[in-house]
Amino acid sequence: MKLQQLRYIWEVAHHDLNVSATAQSLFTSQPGISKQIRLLEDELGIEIFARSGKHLTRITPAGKVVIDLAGEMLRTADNIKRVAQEFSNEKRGDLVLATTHTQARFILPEIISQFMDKYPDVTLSLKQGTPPQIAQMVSDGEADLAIATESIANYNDLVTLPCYQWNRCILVPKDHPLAQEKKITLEKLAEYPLVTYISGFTGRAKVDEAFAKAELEPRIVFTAADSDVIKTYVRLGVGIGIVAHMAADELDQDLIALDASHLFEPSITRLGIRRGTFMRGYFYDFIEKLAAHLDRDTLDQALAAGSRQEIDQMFSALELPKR
Amino acid sequence: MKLQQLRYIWEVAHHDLNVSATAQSLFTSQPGISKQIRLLEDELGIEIFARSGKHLTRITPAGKVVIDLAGEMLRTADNIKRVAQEFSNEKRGDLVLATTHTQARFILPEIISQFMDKYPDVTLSLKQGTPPQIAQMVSDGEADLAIATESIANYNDLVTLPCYQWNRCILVPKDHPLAQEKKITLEKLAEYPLVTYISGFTGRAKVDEAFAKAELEPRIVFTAADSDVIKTYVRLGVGIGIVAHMAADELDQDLIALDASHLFEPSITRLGIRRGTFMRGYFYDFIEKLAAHLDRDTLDQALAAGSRQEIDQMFSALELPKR
DNA sequence: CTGAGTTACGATTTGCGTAACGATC
DNA sequence: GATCGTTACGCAAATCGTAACTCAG
Repeated sequence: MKLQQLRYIWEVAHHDLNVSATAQSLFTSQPGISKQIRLLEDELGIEIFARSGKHLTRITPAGKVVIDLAGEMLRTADNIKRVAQEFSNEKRGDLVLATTHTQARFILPEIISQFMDKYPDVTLSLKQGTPPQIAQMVSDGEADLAIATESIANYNDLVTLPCYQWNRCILVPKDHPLAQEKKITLEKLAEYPLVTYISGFTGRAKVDEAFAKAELEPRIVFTAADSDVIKTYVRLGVGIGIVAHMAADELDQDLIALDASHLFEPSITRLGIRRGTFMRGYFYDFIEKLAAHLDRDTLDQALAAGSRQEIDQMFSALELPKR
Repeated sequence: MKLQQLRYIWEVAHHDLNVSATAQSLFTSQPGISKQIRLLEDELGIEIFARSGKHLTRITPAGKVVIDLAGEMLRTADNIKRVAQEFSNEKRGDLVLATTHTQARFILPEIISQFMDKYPDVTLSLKQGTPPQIAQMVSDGEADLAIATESIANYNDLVTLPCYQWNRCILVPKDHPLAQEKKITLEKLAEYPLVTYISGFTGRAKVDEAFAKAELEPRIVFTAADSDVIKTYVRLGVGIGIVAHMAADELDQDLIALDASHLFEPSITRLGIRRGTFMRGYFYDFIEKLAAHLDRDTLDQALAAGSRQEIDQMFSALELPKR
């Protein structure tokens, strides 16, 4: 059993059982992978992949378990590399963030810029995706930290920690009748065509909840994953926008932002870390910049905790910062 | 990074940093190991072992962490092999027990004999040691199951489960005055020279406790790890024996066994399993023969549990079988 | 016929063992 | 001076890439 064979089966399993595509992504030859998989299967005495003729069609039950364990080993191997790098040069390394557009665009720039000043030798990369994709990336070890607002809490190999809370504002063109309103209500909003996030993104669920609770049926005429796109369509006059508050702090001279935090429940942005990840020193530093209450001790405690309950309890008394 | 390199550093660390001895135990050449370790250190960019001239003197802090992670990977590799074997032939494989003399001699024979009848193709091996050694073996993955009475509960990577309770009896020569006593008391016992287990073995602690509680100071003139040795010295007239009840059920025509369960707290024999061990089907079978209440579901539940409290709670209401 | 995996084969690299060397206790 | 690790060297095996082959849709 070679580490590389384990890498091959894991990668093939994560490339739709397509060996050629896997070979490309690993910059190696397809027959090499094919052969090593065969050798591993022979050594273990089981089939990991079921084949119909010459195509890999599915993963066998035994293969499923073996691939999961192989993934565990590969992530531990990554941890070894990180430990080594931490001891050889604590200022040099990589940090891979997985996050959504809203965080990447409105929250992270400031934090990342500070971080890069302090750690010029850390290669920082940003992977963007939907919240479930983000959670998957961190769970698979393809990213180190997940930062997102929704539905990254359902992976039980991730520890998720609350970072900050935020609410929404309403974006209207300057000359829109709502721009004169003293206090917006949900009823008022429901009268106009709306533009907001697609579901599963940036706290969209809380928006739907609020309307449902008030027994209103808003006309959502356009949705996007991305605050910038939403703004564009608001400018076009397609409808009025409901966006995260932090998305409106830029100079939008032709748009007016009206606070809407009295209309919706606040959303909480969370940080996700895979259990058992070796934490580089600068990981702690980055996280503390993101959310000051997540200092090193608190993080270590949370990462050591067994259950979600324990973690939730740690932060139950805490008033999260508002963004 | 190769799996074999990780095996080498782990083994060297567990052979007192003696590379030659490690090479012997792995049936390979000493320069081979030496070179691979160097290659790994070069690749990782750290020293794993500190050297004074050409001797390995100690493990560096980075090395400590790396070796621990390497151990994790090696055990996961073992799990993969076990999974494969389970799927390819559920009746064939290995089972390594780590236990003490008392269990091996008086409890396990019956169980093992039944087990071997049912699983003739499982290679069973028995490793004997002191309770801490036993715990270490299972913790290191050198044995699958630990069976012992004392102090295997302090390793937090082991799950320990109560199997059965037992108490002691007094062994005296046929013609000894105590042989006529209706009911033995601690005071009576304290009048005679005693022969029993060395501390740390087979519930010796409970014996000491009972005397201490009664404020008696027994004269323990001889101790052994092993009931058979104790019996021999009782026969010699060195003193009277206090042994586990199950050690006295054989035909000892020249000795008389007097029940002593009213004098001492019962001891509990426990099973220890490393967390994250892949359990072969026959593991469950063996364990159920050892302690009927530890069926597959109960075991899975206990192995999944996070804390010792949870496990203790699972068995708090249970009346353990007596041996 | 195209897209995919397997087989065949040769070049390079890697791993291992023996033997000689160097250092430590 | 005995023990132990490192260096040097050569053989054997494994790995990888190219090219030719073959099977499924």
